[in-house]
This record gives sequence, structure tokens and C-alpha cells, in this order.
Amino acid sequence: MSIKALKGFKDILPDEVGLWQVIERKARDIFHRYGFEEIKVPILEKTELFVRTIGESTDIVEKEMYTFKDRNGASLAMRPEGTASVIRAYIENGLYVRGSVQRLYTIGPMFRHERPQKGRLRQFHQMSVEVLGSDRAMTDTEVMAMAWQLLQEIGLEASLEINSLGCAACRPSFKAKLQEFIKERLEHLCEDCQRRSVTNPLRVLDCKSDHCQEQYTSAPSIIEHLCGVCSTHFDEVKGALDLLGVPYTVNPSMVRGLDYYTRTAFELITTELGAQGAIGAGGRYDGLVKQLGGPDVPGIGFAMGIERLAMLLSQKDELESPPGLDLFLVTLGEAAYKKGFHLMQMLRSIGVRVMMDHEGRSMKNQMKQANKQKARFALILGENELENREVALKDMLSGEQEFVELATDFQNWAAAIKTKIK
RNA sequence: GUGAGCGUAGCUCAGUUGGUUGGUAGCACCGGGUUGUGGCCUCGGAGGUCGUGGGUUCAAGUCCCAUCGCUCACCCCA
Repeated sequence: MSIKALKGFKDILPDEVGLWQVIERKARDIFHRYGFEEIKVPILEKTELFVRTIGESTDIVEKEMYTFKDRNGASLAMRPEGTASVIRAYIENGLYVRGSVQRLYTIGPMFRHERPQKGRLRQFHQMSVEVLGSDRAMTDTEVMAMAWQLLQEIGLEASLEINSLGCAACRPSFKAKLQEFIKERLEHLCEDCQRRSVTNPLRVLDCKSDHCQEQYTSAPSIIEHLCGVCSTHFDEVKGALDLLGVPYTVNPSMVRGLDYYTRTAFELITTELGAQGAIGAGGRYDGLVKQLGGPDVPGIGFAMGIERLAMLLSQKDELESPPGLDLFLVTLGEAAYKKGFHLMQMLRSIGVRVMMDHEGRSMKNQMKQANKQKARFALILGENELENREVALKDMLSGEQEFVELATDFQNWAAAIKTKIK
């Protein structure tokens, strides 16, 4: 039995890589327009980093992380998300001295040991975007607007849902009030909600059971329990979204699965991916940097799942196919083959995409290869051409063919051909 | 961790109430039709331990059990 990839680990084959490149190129383009800089951080970190940021009792840390001991006995973890590593790097390298506000993004694989399903893999890829050092409402809005614009520009439809989770001042009292509310009707709730009422009470509000939702119609709303500062902040965020014309809905029952979030939380949701509708999500995390031993700076960020974007984009059939070769070099006979091989190298060194056949196949077969590789032109070099000191240049779209004189200087020859085909 | 569905060629799938040696299958691949010209067409070729193991039967791709794998959903999340 041949060895297969691990469950939930996928090869991204040549045919789909083009789509990924489109997404990543567009993302980088937009992030740079908003003044973000790329940072590359390790995939492996000390387990403790994620325990301290994501939260000890979250599902991610408790049952989904790839955690193991290395040869020295240190507990390591494959990163389940990007924010923790970026903040660690920010603190460790003192990036705050580059300026009080840092705008950073990173793109790469993340790992979570979950049961795979549509839009959910064990190794998946995210673009993770962070602003460190600003607690201004406009920053929140700008970050959301950027995420929104990215989806717009790659042609995807999604809805933006926002909420405020409050801060250290107002969340605990709301949490207590909600827990009291749940306690009163605990026996009417589903098993999941009964469990959540202890582990993560805010979570019950987005239970999918209609029966539970009926119970929650009269539940206290986080938005009505925000402290003055948080409430003002949330109003400013909404006002700025209105100003920019970014459509959104306020969803008071939306919460986040990671413990570090405060105030603004948001999700970009599609209905076209089955159960895994969140293609991007994020929020503010004002205490996190300090908690990790850094300066007391606020932060906000989001992550987008590249597989989910790619899946949505591949459902639309308006994909432009990636460009093929500029030229396919067809040769006949040993002398032409050798000369062609040399010419091919010259062409490549001046930037022409060119291939030839090394398997000694027939001319017909070589032409087929040219076609399959989507070559714009075929350059035919056979015994006749060698004798007449010329090459045949065939336009693969029109089928027209012309002869180009074969110069003795290969470099000039290659340059002449390049001007003919570009 | 829980539940459901599905495993026949590289991919997509036929395969009848169990009945000879598994399909004129489509796409892809290789070769010919063109002694030096692609796409379209046409002819041919190659490609399978029917996921694996057991069982029932005169006979199993087909029925039963187990196991592995995949998929979707719950949970959770990007």
C-alpha cells in the first residue's frame, strides 16, 4: 500500500496553484495599499505561547493543537493561528521602536487537529493581519474596510457581521448577568448549551437550536451592557463604516472562540460553503501584548482562510487560465536539436518562456506539446531550415508562419526572435 | 469525541433479481491516419488485487460482518 498524505493534509496541485497566487497577490497588493508590511514567523513555537494567548480552556488549545516534545524535552506546538506568533515577534524584536503603530501581516499554514470537513482541514492557510499600537475606532473600521475590499476585488460576496465584546471593565458583569439568566432556564436548554453555560457562557447565544434561540429572545444583550467607553467606541466604529459605505449588520450574539478578544469582533460570512461559512474573522485584543510581557499596547487583527477563498473563487467559472509558454521550440534531427538547445538557453536568459522536447518525438508530437503548453508561437528548426539558414516561426493562434533569418551570433538571433514574439 | 453517506482505471461514472473472462464508456495518457506542422475529427493501444480481510453460496463488484480510507454534518472554527 502506497503512502498517502495525512488526514486533513492536502496537496495543492499545479492546476490550483494559479488560483492561490491570484489570491495572495491581490491580498499583498491591498495590504500594502493600507500600509501593512509582511512579516514571516516560525511555524513551530513553544506550546506556552498559545496557551497564554488563545486561552487554556479553549477548544483549540485543549484538543486541537499539534503539541509534542522535541528531542530536548521542550513542549512545542505547530501554530494553530498567526496572531500569537506575530505578537511574540513584535515584543521579542522590539518592533514598537520602529513607530508606535505597527501594521503587520503574515501568510502561511496553520494546524489544528479537527475532523476534516468541507472548508476545514488540519493544515490550512491563513492571511493574518494585525495592527499593534492603536485603540482608535477608525483603526477598527479601516481594518474591516480592508478585509471587505479584498473580498470585493477578488469578486466574492460576503456579509460583514460586527459586535462588541466589551472590555475588562464591562464584560465580567455582563457575563455574570447572562449566567444568571441561563441558570433560570437551564433545563429548557440543549445539552450543548448546558455545557457551554459553564465553559463559555457567551457562546450559548449563537446556538443553532431553534428551541434554545426561543429561550434567548429575552436574554440580556452585550451591547446594552457595554460601559460608556466601549459603547462610544462601538458607535464610532459603526459610524465610520457608514461613512465609508461598508455594509454590515450588528450581531449581538456573535462571539469569538479565542479568549483574547475585546471590544470589536467581526466575521465575514458566506452562505456558499456549507457549514464553514466564515471566510474571515477577527477583532480587537487590547490586553494581549501586555499579557505576553510586552508594552501595554492595544491591537486589532483578523485572519482569512485561503482554502475557503479559493473554494469560493473556483466555484465561479470566470477564472482566467494562467499564461502558457511564449515559445515552443520544435527541432528535427540531431544537428538542429543541439543548435536549438543552445538557442533555447539564450532565449531564456533574455526573459522568454520557452520549452523544447528532449525525448526525440515526432514533429507532430512536438506540435501537440506546443499546443498543450499553450505556447503562443512555435519555432521550427529542422534540416531544411538549417540548410537555408533560417527558422520557421509559427503563430499558434492564427496558424500563420514566417521565416526568420538565422544569424550566426546566437545572442542577436535570440534577441531578434524575442522582438518578433513580444 | 458523536452521527450519517460513499469506496469499480489517473479523474468522472455504468455494471440488472448474485450467473461465464469486469465496460464498444467519457476525460486524460501513448501511437497511427499527414515520409516536416498543433487544436477538430478518426482508428488503435495501454491502463483494474472492483479499498482490505473474512463469511454466506455451486457461483460475490453485487448479499452479510469487520477493518481501513474518503466525504458531509454535529462540535469548533478561517
